[in-house]
Amino acid sequence: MVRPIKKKQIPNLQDAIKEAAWKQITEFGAPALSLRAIARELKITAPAIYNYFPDRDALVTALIIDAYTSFGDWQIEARDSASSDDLHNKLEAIGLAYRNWALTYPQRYQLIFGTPIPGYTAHREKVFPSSARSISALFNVVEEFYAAGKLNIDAVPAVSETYKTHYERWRTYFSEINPLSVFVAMIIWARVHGIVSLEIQGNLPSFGKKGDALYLFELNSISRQFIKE
Amino acid sequence: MVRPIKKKQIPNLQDAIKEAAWKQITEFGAPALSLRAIARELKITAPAIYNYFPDRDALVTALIIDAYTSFGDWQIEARDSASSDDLHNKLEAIGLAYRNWALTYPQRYQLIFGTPIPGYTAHREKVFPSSARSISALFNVVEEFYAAGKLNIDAVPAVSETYKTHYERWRTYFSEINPLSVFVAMIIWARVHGIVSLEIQGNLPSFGKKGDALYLFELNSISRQFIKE
DNA sequence: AAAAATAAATAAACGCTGTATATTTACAGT
DNA sequence: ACTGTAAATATACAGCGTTTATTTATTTTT
Repeated sequence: MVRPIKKKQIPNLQDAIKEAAWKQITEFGAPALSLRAIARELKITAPAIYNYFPDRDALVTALIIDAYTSFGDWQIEARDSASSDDLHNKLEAIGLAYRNWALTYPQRYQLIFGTPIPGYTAHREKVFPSSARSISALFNVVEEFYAAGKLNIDAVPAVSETYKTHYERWRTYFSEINPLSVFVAMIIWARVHGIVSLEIQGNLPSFGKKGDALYLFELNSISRQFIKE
Repeated sequence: MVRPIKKKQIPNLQDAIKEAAWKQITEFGAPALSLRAIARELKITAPAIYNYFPDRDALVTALIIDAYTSFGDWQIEARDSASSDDLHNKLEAIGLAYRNWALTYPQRYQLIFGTPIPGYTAHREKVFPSSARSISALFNVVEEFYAAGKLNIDAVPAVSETYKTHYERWRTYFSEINPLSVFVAMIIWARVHGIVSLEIQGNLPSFGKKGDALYLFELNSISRQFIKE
């Protein structure tokens, strides 16, 4: 057999490859990802994959983009589910969604925020849009607080030059956003990320989805420190 | 040639293997670590390594323990360098040491807090002592604040049961420590870790060792929130 | 409808990896 | 000097990502 007839082929092989990849990652962890194993599962040969992805890194990049998109969906859904005039509620919803997504899809989380694939080197330019979109929900809400004059920026320092060039890239993906809002949003992001990444990696005890005292405390701390009244 | 005579052998081959491994990790990144490449560098054959490490994971575990030890050295040195009655100074020194170590040895940092080695599965029991030691400096200082009645624990919630069993393991490595101190220390740790891990992974702009506005702001936030007067 | 072009798959092979097994030999203890 | 042990090599295996050449199903052109 050299090439199966169309009826026996898998339609949308590109998607099938990604699905098989996710299945492997979920089951055996990201580092176990193997093109040959994917091929075995789909009953094709390994080089056939190269018709759809130029190399393994391209496949991983596609997976990372999918993960960011999934993450962004949760973030944006959290932002939009809360009524638009209750900013506090929105901020908390986004915070909770961050951890819930990470606990629901720990492998996707690791794929994004860890570096669990053997020789993979990130293709930042390709990933950037989905990445920027996923953080946009948080940035938007912080900016809304700022616009409403409710953002406490008394102690927030001026933005340095290197920093400015970095966030300029982001600005094209969000509506207009104030440098001070960026600073606060990044602090929030870092705090939330700090707990969740320690928790996912097993350095913190897992409280489960409901027993999240430490996390809730931090969300509360964020509100008290950065939101007026 | 089957076995070189002793004069031509490398003394302390075990250490030489680890050194070569670190050299590779520093140069090409952790995922590129290869037993065969180490063997080539040391001009021995790959199976010879198995006389010193039962498998590759054992070598990685040894490297992780070394990394934790190095990290712990910096932490403890920071704790002890500040005069013992200036607790604020001690806390800040530990915080700065955390980031400085990470920026000095990004590969070691990734080895500990990322999961960058292909199929490596952590040997937690073996790593635990060096890991616990490295965090002990922070825990100690927080506990000192508590003992001096200067720890602000008003808003800190009661410790849950799952949490208690976890920190009981740590207690054997520190002197007596209060549950509330543990909670605060973990918050501090998570905050510091959040920024540094984003920074190391390139998700935050690198400010360099001096331009660390965001980090200094967080250290300041920690002091204001948790330290009285 | 036949022929040519294209695209998608296989087959085979290369060099790399970690690791197991058997073999050799330098060295230590008696 | 002999023997036993420990540390190295030699060889081999299976798996990996990837490259090249080949085959063939499908599409396009004549």
